[in-house]
Amino acid sequence: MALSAQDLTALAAVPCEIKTLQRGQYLTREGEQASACHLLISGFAHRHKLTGSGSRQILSIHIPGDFADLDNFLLEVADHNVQCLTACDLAVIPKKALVDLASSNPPIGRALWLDTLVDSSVFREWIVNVGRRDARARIAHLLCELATRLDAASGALTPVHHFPFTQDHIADATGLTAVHTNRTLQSLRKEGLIALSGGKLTILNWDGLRTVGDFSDRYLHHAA
Amino acid sequence: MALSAQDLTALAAVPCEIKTLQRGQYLTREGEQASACHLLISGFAHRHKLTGSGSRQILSIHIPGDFADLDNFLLEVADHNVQCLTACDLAVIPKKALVDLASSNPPIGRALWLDTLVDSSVFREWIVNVGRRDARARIAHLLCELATRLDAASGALTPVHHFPFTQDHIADATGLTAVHTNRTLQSLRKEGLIALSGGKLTILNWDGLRTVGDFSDRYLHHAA
DNA sequence: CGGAAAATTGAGTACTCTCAACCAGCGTGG
DNA sequence: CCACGCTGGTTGAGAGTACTCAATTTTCCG
Repeated sequence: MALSAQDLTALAAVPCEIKTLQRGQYLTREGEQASACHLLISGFAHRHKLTGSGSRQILSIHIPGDFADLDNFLLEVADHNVQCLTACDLAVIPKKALVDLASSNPPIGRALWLDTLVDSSVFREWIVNVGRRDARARIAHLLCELATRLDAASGALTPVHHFPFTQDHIADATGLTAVHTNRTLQSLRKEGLIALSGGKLTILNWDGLRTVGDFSDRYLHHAA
Repeated sequence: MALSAQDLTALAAVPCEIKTLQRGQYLTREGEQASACHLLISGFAHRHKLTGSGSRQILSIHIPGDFADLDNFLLEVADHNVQCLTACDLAVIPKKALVDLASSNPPIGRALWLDTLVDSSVFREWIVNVGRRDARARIAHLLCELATRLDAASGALTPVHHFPFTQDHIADATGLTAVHTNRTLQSLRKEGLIALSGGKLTILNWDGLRTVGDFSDRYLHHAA
């Protein structure tokens, strides 16, 4: 979203603290009250919830440049966990500073709101993904989404991506078991759609993967 | 969220048109640009998406008092459909009027933003529901959510609810087939948890249903 | 009363899960 | 330097939940 130079200056003036967290550390825990929001500078994070029976569902994955928990901004009590997937550098912005900024500067307020609305759109697509696609399509769709977002963030279009996710992560993001995720990934590899190992994802056949995953990037609302 | 009397007056002054739509009519279609947002005065609506293979996933259900498509406010192109589930009376509010109001009156802007954030929280819970719960739990959870929201909207606590959903709707909201939904509903009835017929849902054993559905109302962010 | 929509039932199928074992890579420490 | 242990990935076999297809009954309305 286009902001004026003046707005950008105001944004840069927000008081924030830079913090580094290790893999596995939490930004937010379900049930707690957050006093700050976190902007990911480097590293990956994810949101998740645990069910009563103890299984985990990953709700979203965040890459550098994303706000990882902007909901905390207005919601009193966090309804989900936010956890670092790798070591992360974060800008920690006090809620109050954001509230003031959004009130005093409507364009920035709208930009922040828009960011949460795009998150919301991604949540909706994930409901479709786990609700109505089979295992192959779910995983293919997830990979397409991540590749598209990483490309958009970096400004480059490359088939190779840094990919620090375990098969457990993929399983919990797609509502599958780790075992079935493993088998499904093998089938995607066997068909020459992807290469995935050693923390690197290579998309060998973009059109093929997109077709398998029933992927369209409209829901990402990129070219606003 | 508490708004001052002054704010409420400003809200009431928003230019809007009252419209009635019939069951099955669309408020918004995926891919289209919306020029207005809709507040549900009476009737039920739902959001949904269709996959490439033609199956439908319902993303949320809206009851009187809800904004059915507040995302359209800032997003250019709709990423999902919004459809009436019953005949509906709606307040149609032009996007521009909302933008102006939100900019000129920060408390109202925050209230609207908060509304979209709560929607977002519900989407997250639905991801968990379709991703990590079995058929019984999914349906029980959905029924708990609807009952809780209907009670909150009406201010009453009753076990009996107007329930205009078909089993197809329940199936598409939970990521199941209609046949399996039918069998699962029968099992919930057989255990004395619910009674459901003729457009009426009665919750016979609230604690039991909540336990089966792994339901907690935190994600609804009701008692703000 | 007739017709359409919704709900129900049956039988067979298949996708995904569970449980359990095993392998590979890698950092740590003896 | 190599053994050890941990994490993450892979494989196998069997079970089960949910799906498909198709027919039938019930309910809802005009």
